[in-house]
Amino acid sequence: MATGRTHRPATRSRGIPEATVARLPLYLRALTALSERSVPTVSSEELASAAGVNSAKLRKDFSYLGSYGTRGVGYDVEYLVYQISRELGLTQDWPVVIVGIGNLGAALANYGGFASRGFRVAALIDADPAMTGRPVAGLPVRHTDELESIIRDNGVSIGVIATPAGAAQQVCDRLVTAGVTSILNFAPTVLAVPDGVDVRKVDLSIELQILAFHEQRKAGEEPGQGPAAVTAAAGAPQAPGRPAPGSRKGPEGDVPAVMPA
Amino acid sequence: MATGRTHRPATRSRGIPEATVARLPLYLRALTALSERSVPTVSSEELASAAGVNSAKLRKDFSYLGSYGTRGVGYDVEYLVYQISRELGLTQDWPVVIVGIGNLGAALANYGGFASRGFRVAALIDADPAMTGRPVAGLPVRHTDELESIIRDNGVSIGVIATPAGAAQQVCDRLVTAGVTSILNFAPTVLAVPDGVDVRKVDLSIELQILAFHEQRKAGEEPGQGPAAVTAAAGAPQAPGRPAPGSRKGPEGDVPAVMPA
DNA sequence: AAATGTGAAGCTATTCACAGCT
DNA sequence: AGCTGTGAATAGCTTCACATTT
Repeated sequence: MATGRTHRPATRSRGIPEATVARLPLYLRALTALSERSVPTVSSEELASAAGVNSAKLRKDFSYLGSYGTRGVGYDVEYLVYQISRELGLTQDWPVVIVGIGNLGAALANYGGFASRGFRVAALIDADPAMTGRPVAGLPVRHTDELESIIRDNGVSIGVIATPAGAAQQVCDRLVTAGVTSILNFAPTVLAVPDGVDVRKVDLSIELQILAFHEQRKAGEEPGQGPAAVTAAAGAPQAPGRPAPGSRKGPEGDVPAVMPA
Repeated sequence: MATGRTHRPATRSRGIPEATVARLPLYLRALTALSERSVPTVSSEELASAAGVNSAKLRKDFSYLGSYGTRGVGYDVEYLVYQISRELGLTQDWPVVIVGIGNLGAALANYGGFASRGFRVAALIDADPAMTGRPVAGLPVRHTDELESIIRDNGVSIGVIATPAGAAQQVCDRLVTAGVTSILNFAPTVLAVPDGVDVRKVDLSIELQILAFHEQRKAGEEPGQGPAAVTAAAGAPQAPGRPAPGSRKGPEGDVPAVMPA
């Protein structure tokens, strides 16, 4: 999750299930840590535990890549690092632009994990002329006017959108027109893109809401921490033209009998 | 997705599938926009399109909540906003702490979408004494020493971790011990938590790697933008004790015959 | 006429459990 | 003896298509 895909249905690309692809980076991170500690081989059990999945899933995942393990022994760490990197396309250099250099954009630009694995921040772009030229994370911010030329000159195919929601679709359109075919969207909007363009979104608010849902369930069972104050924002609106209560099939306490204050 | 769940298998909570829960915030956002434009009712087709899903899925999702629509008409916008908000637990007030006030933590603290929907930033916490007391997003940063008392005094059950990877597990342990049962993790680490604690993670690096995977596929088909330069970081390591090539079952070009420069 | 709600079908993903290799 | 790789079984999710309701 935080994750969620938008375009491109969960279909297999060359036989590797989407769910597996989404876990490969996790395995890669765990393997890289092992590699740094000079661990030569690892079993599916150990690696799975380091990646936070179960070992059957891991073995199944790896089986889509090929038979890269040794029965009775395990997997060669360095070898697997290379195979997964190659499969993910990380042996190539991916120039990336970040559009929208506010708090979040700046945080992303400064994020170290960017540079490490094949990704390179080619440019930071912002619409505010006051930002233009200001250095952020060692790069001068460039104005939106230059967006198209930056994309073309650097052969950028991945764009990161960290603008306010209102600007996101417009920025997206320009990125796509200029040749970007993969977009990572941090703005809380659904982006419309043509076929062949991938969008993934990262949305803080959605993640929190999902946590709140589960948190609410727990509150009923355990006598632990509840929410601090139950200050409902507004009472239930009366749906117009609705017949007598009882026709609604909601699983429990539909509309509170008394509006919360 | 950017998003991924960690603990808690994809099991249903009170009959609502996890996949549906993950989409409710999306519907809610679209509905809120309609509400602000004073649109009274909406069809599954219209709402689905605004939320970026198909209408059959939306109707199925809503069917788990109950029968909240009117055949021949559609859904009452205000009524649905209320029902989904209630289902997600957003009619309650959820105090949240953010731990790790670096670039990202500050960006999160400043993010408006936080306050809007039932979430309230109760405190910003950082381990650096130099940060203590400094105002960020209108709140004074507090020192990690106070973590436990802040959690308890405010009845916080949701924690956001935006620390460096190395500190994340330790912060997580302290949060959980103090009573936090839901964690949103921005650090690139797999967190170990006891049963009953939910973790969701947001990981820029993973999202980019998933995009790179699909991008790599496209490069083969269309003659569009390829990656700028193919500078492989390292050649394929030689797995020790491996027999002659041909035994490996990797689907294609296993190990490059010549190491890339 | 229009649009919901939902069984049934189809598809994807996970888990089991064990044959097969080292 | 140990551990991988994988068919088979199970669970979960999406899509279809249409009866049902307004």
